[in-house]
Amino acid sequence: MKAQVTPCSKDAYTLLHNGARALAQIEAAGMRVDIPYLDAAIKRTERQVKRLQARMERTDVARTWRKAYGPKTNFDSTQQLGDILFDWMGFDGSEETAGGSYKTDKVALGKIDHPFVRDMLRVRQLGKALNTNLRGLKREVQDEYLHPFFNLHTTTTFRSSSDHPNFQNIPVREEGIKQLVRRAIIPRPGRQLVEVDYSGIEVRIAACYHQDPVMIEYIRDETKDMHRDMAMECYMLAAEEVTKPIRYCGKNMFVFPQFYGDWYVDCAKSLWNATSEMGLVTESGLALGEHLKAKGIRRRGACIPGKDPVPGTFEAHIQAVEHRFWQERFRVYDQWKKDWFKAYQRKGSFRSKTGFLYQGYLKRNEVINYPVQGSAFHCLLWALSRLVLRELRRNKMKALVIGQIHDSIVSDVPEAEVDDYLLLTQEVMVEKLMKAWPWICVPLVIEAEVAPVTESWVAKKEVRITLAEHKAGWQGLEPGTREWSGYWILHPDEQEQMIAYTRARKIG
DNA sequence: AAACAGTGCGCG
DNA sequence: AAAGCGCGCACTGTTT
Repeated sequence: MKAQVTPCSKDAYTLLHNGARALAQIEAAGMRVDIPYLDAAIKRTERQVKRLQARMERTDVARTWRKAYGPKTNFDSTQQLGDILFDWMGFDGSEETAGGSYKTDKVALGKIDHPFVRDMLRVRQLGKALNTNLRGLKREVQDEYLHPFFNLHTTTTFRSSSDHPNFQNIPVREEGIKQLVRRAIIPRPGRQLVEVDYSGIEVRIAACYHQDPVMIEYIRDETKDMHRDMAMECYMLAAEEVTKPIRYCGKNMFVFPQFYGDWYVDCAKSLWNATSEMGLVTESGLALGEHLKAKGIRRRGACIPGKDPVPGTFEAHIQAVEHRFWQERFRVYDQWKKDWFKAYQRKGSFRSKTGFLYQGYLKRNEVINYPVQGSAFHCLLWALSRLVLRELRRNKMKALVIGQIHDSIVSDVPEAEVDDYLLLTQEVMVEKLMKAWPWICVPLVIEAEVAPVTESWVAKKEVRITLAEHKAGWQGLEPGTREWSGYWILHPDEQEQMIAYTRARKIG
């Protein structure tokens, strides 16, 4: 059964009411689409897919497939694919889906070394971009503008959702696919696309619930790095040996899964898998597999639920890392999870910091995660509403908010307004929100990206919203002259100049 | 023809 | 004792 969530306080009601008003304005504004580019991209991708499919056709897998299925042959059928690969051709297919079929997802196919399978994965990736993203844009665009819906009434956690098309799952992680799709989203003439996001908002909001002092210190002290620290532990590395991809794995294959309620068996699998799949190499150039061998770990371990891991395996190591993570490092967080779930079991409901009542039959992990996910989004919703309904209008600005992605705000801003707009986001998303909601007991931080004038969403580059003294010191100006706050904007070229300046001063 | 479950995959 | 949270969308294959 699904959880029932109701705004049960006046504040919660007002938040949703104003949120709906703001999102309606955002939907009405819409975002501009580069139609000529979109048409060309669709044609180009169609050709690419066809070429790959023709190449797949010339392999033994395709021939076997056609022999087995005749005219019913369909390369998009996962059922047929599993049958051909694992029953007909004898590839090793140990993994099963929930429904008891062969698993044929990216991870399962990644273990099969065959040209047909490699091409199929590429066709899937391109096909997703083509059929879902590019054709989705094409289908929904009206007179050069796209108006995705943003809903507040569809989710169990009281986050938002987006559809027709979904603006919240446009590719960004794979560079090529990101370029292909995001290139189609452009600003109005003479304007710039701006995206401002909360950094680590769920971690920060979770801290407001559990108040673990170790976590709060990680958040407050900017020189500390939790994801790097956990990557060090998982892969038994010194801090200097942690590369960006290794840190990425620590973050996305251990820390976040652990926060969401995952356990060491699955963490061990993905962390171990990543060493070869991603070709992880330490900062001094040693393959991670070799490094672990030198540390005495040669095997992954069986990773079978219910079976204790064999000592000396990677699985046993990650089990120990998990134990330290919750029993030593984040003891208070661990205790909060237990207490919070117990209280839910007693009452059958719980109330979020933002005034929403969650009730119904919930699993432990849902009880832990819902309030955090919901309240984190509500921070964005509050700031978004304030910005759209009040601040932009009050300051007679022409900047338009055009979308929202859970923890980020996307806008289409006239060139002349960009700096003021960015200062305003700092003011609203950080200063005003923290004043409005005193339960936020850790600092909030935002990060901003700006694309050059009239250039598309792919061209966005990070800008820094920095304390005025920093820039004033660099430019030899008096700080505190700006209208909004003690902040100033550093664009990419200025960042380089400032770094050069600081370096020159240090040498001098 | 429409509805539904299952699978896979894009995002936070 | 259980064992990753939340979405939307495309597609296959079955049921209504």
